Amino acid sequence: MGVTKSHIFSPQQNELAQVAKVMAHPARIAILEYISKQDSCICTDLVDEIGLAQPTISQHLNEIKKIGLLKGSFEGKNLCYCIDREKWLELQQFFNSFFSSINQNCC
Amino acid sequence: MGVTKSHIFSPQQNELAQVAKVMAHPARIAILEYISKQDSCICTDLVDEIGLAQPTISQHLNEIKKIGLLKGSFEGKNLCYCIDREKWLELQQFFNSFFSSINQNCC
DNA sequence: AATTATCATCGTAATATTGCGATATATAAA
DNA sequence: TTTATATATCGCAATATTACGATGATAATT
Repeated sequence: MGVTKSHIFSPQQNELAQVAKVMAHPARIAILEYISKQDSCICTDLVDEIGLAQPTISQHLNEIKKIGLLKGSFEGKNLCYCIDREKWLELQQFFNSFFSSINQNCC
Repeated sequence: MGVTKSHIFSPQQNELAQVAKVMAHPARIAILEYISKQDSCICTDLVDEIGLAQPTISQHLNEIKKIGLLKGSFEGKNLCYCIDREKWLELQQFFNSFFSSINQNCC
């Protein structure tokens, strides 16, 4: 026990949950907000901006990267992380259509 | 360590993360979808529908309740859980305005 | 009052997440 | 090639989440 039973849910349900999980931490919300307001971004800015240790920021960035929300170069010095706008808009629609599917007749 | 440092983030960032956390499990997505498509709902339906044990469903419902997404009677037999449409629409807007705040000039 | 049905809570085991120090890696500069 | 800077990864400790059996509580039924 203790492990999510993903196999009993639909791919759509699992995917929405996975995206929500990435957004389920204020640091990652803050990171996304900060990057989306910049033309580009390097990790050191984030460490100063957010106030968490560099390895922690790096891990959070990796979680965001996993769902395809970041693009750019990821090696060496002065990395450039950017929001993948296509994916961003896709997720916006994903959430919106989920919230739009409510029954008007609910008590 | 191991605990989220909520105090270094804004109330808005924490609230969005908290709501996302509720959506960060496929069972809760499935529960929300199911309830929102019904006129009303009792927990036993959900146990059959979702395929998790009754205490587990009860716990998930409680997480959803915490952020105010459910209304109805919560005691005794044949409970009636319903989506709080006002809160639902509020959250839809919350997510939408988050996703709308991206910089068009990002690389 | 006893029974049944429905949902909540408790306790616990398994697993996941969060955070960071230490260290590794990679690039640029000297 | 050494040094400095920036980011990634490892390893670990603390905490949170997930799931469920056992049990408790509530309300309708018999």
